[in-house]
Amino acid sequence: MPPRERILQAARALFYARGIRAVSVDDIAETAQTNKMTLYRHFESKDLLVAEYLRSLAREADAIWEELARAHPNDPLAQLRAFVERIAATIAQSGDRGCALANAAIELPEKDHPARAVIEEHKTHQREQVAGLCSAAGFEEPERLADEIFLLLEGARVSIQSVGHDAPGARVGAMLCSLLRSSPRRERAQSA
Amino acid sequence: MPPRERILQAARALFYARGIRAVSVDDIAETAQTNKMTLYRHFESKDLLVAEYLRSLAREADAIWEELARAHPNDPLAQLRAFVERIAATIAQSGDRGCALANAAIELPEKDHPARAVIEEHKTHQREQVAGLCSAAGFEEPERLADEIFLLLEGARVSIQSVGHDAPGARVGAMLCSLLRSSPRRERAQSA
DNA sequence: AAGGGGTGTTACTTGTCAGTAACATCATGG
DNA sequence: CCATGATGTTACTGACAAGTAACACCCCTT
Repeated sequence: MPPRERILQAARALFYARGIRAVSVDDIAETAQTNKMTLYRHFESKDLLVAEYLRSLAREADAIWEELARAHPNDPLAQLRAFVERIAATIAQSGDRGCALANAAIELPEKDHPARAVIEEHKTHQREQVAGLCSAAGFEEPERLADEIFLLLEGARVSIQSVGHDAPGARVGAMLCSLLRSSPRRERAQSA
Repeated sequence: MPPRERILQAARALFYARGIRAVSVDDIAETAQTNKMTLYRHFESKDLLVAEYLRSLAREADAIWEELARAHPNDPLAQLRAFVERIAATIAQSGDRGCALANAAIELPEKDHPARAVIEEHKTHQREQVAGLCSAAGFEEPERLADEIFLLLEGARVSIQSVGHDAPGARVGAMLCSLLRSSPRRERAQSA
C-alpha cells in the first residue's frame, strides 16, 4: 500500500477515534508507518489533510447510495429502509463515535476552514438523497419526512456520545421503521 | 463582579464560540480581565475549569424546568410545549452553536475526562425530565415520545453546525409541535 | 551504470500552551 | 496602622506541535 493511502487510513482511524485537534501529524505519520516529511509531500498542511480525510468519507458514503440502488432496483422504499437500517446498525455498535463529518463540524467552527465546505456539501447532499427517495417512494410529505429522518439520525449519532449507547440512540432504528410504516403515502405507489 | 465569576463568564463565551480545545487559559484570563495566576487560584486545571463551565450550564438548564413549572402549574403539556418552543427558538437564531454539552462530548472523547460525568448526568436528566412530562401529560407512549423529542432536538442542534441554519434544524419547532399534537393520549387527561 | 523520483532520517525553527515560582500591590478589617 | 489574604505581574519551565531543510537511501527505468 502506497504511503499516501496509508496516511489517509491512519488519519481516518486517529481523527475519528480521538478527535481532530487531539491528533498530531506525527501521530498519523507513525501510525501510517512513515514520517512527517512524506506526509507533507502528499498533503500541503494538516488542515488540507483533514479536508481530504472528510472527502474520502463522503465519497464512501456516496457509494452506499449506488450500492443500495443496485440492491433494490426501482424500489425506493426498500432503498430507504435499507439505508436507515444500515445507519441504525452502525449507531448501535458500541465504540461508535457518531458521524465523523458532524464531529468535525463541531471541532472546526472557523468559517474558512477547508473542511467546512466538504462537510456542508456532503450533509446537504445526504439530506437530498433521503428526500429524493422519500419522494420516489410516494410519501405525501417527502420533504418533511426527510427532515425528520435526517434529524433523528443526526440526533442519535450525537447523543450516543453524550449519554452512551443504552440511551435513545439505540432505539432510533425501531423509531425510524415505525415512522416509515406509519407515514401516509400517495395512492398509486409504484410496484417493484 | 469577583474574578472567579468573570472567569467562568469568559470561559462560557470562549469555549462555546470557538470550542474548548481552541481556547487557551490565557485567552480566558484576558477576556475575564484578569490573569492566568488568578485563574489557577480558582481552578485546579483547565480540565476542571471545563467541567465547572459545563456544570454551570447544566445548573442553568435545570432552573428552566422549575421556571416552566411555575409558568404553567399543573399543566405538563403546556410545560412540554413551552420547553420545546424555547429550545427551537434558540436553535433558529443564527450564530447558535448548538448544545455546549453535546459539543464538549465530541471534543473530549477521553473516558476519564472530568467533564464527561457532568455531560452524561445532565443529558440523562434532561431526557428524564422530558419523559416525566410526557407521562404526566398523558401521552400513551411517553418513553418513546420522549426519545423522539430528545433525538429531534439533539439532531437539530448538531445539524445547524454542519448544514447551516436554513436546513432541517430550522424546522424542528414545527415538527415538534405537530408531533405533540398528533401523538395519542390516554383518555382522562388531567385538567389544568 | 547512471540518473531520477519517491522515500526515510535527523535535526531544526518557531510558536503555543499548561502550569508554576517569586514577588509586588492593594484592600480590608482588627 | 498594620497584618492578612486576595489579586496582579513578570518570567520561567517543560512539553508538544506544525512545518521545513538537508542529506542519505533505494528502487526502477533507460
